[in-house]
Amino acid sequence: MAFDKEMQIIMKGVEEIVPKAELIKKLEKSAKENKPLRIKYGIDPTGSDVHIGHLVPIRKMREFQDLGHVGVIIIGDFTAQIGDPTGKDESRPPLTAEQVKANAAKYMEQLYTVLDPEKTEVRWQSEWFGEMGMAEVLKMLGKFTLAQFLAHDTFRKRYETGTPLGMHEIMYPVLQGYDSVAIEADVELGATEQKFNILTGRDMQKYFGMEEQVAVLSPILMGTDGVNKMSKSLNNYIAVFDTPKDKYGKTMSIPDNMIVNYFNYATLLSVDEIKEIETELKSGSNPKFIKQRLAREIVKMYHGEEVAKQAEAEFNAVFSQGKIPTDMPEFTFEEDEMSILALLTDTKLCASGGEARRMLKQGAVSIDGNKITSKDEVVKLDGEMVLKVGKRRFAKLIKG
RNA sequence: GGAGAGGUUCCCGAGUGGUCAAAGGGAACAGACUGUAAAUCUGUCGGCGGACGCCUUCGUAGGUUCAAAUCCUACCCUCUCCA
Repeated sequence: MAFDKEMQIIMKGVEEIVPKAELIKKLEKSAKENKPLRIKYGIDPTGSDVHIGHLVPIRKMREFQDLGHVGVIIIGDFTAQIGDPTGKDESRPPLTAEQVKANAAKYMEQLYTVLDPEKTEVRWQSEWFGEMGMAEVLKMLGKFTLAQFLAHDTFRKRYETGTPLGMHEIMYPVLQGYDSVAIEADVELGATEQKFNILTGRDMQKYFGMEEQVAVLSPILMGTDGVNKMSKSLNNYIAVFDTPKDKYGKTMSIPDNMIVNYFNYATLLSVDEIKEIETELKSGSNPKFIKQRLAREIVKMYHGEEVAKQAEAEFNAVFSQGKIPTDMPEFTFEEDEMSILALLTDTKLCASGGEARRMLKQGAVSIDGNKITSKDEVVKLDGEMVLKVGKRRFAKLIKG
């Protein structure tokens, strides 16, 4: 069969392609007419922090680009500016055009760590929705029924559990679907949870007499807790903007049974290499070392080999050998001596005096390796000293 | 428009006049154990002060009371059923 090689690349680390046969046809046609396919991926510019879970489909887009196709990033500025009229979610107030622009710029900066800018097209939703009239909107909506949407799990669940569900949220798949029409998408990328929305895009294209897009669905990357999907709100994510040290440390904190999963979806290793790792794991070698390799790979992708090695050395020093990290926040004090409570709160290592007292009682506090348990301890400041709370909170105290 | 249910500390959720900073669970944090983790066990989990105390908190704003998350009034919001 033709396009075996292409399909192999495309299918790597992909959960599902619907329908696969159409994709092959599109590849054939693209080659014959010498016309690149248009690969769509939509982002929501409500925030600007991209985590490595987002990058799973983005990496797929890069692979398409390397095969000569065009990546089209849709910025959902239209919906972001409308916001949530029910006001139930205070964390998502309507954004101003400026905010959306700023978010989008930051977002793209992060995506370009993976994407090829030469083959990336950035489109704004408002380009087409900004002009659209009510008549057109209604026509579009008439294509779908409520039952269709309630068949969708997330809608049904929210409906059944009595969680507020705004009309605009129900429209979301319709809007996203129209994006595919507007940019004439051949393929839409997304996580499996996007299946419904992406398939709605197919219906929409068909309705507009267009060739339907193919859905290429990536698996959902689990968060560092190993239980929930990676998401910002659960604080179980590894961000593109995280420091190398944090990326390394966060990777090391994932449960062992997630190691292979991460290799598959968060690194660039080949299928064969990952298979090797899998057998090595099964043979009973210490997962720690394999996880370290994973952490190294992840850091390497964003910061290069050198930095990855440094992050590893640092991690080993701090956690395995209990040494102090090379860099930490520094605080200069003029005083000759200070109470331990004041130091803990002034350095923000503890949020309140109460917390500071608790940490002391629990034996979590030390200065230069000497444990301090008394609330009344007065510390004589002299030269540089390292204040430590728990395993990972450090501050350098400097006598000014 | 009508009828009913409801809005509690990061989340879920108990609490219907004082014994409530508010049960229980989850998350989080600390300690032990480890491989850095997970699991497990122990502890902490609004703020200030050594406990006793004080301040802020139970949708919002007022009110009743010696005393309110709990009662009253108005308002805002959510859900369900009927139309």
